[in-house]
Amino acid sequence: MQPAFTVRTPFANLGVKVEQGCVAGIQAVANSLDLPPLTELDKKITRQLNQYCKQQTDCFDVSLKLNGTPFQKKVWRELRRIPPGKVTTYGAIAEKLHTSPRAVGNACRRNPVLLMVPCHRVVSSSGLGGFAGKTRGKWPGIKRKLLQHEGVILD
DNA sequence: TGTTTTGGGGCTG
DNA sequence: CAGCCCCAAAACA
Repeated sequence: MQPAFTVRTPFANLGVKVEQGCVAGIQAVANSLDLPPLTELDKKITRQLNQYCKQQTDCFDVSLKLNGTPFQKKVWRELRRIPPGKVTTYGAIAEKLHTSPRAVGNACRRNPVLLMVPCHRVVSSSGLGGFAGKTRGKWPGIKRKLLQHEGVILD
């Protein structure tokens, strides 16, 4: 089955199947595509992603070595403190870091690990906000589904 | 609904 | 280094 979209991680490309308004399952694209065999770390990530889909909670205990500017790392570190089921705004993050909402969105846009750095839990003050670098198209819809999966009530 | 301000990154020279 | 453009925002009229 073709995954609805691909989650980018430092370790592997993982397909995520989205159906009926929630994230229903994860499958490693490696099974169906020409990708190298999964390493132990890949399998661990896959297990944790599966667990996220079942339990709607974060189980990501891998240490991420993210490439980014010092500012981006500060923003990403702040994002990882947002628990599942909670959302915050670009403005609130900006206030904590003494910067501007615009700059926070810029750093979110460059987040390489969706889900593990939960940028989907940051919304605009006047709506959903963008996701995966896009403000239109399917990605904002996926953001919405991830939030619904975590039990967030959206207007 | 517009328009204006905004901070950081990436690019060019 | 400076100048310029791009943005997943926000405030305001």
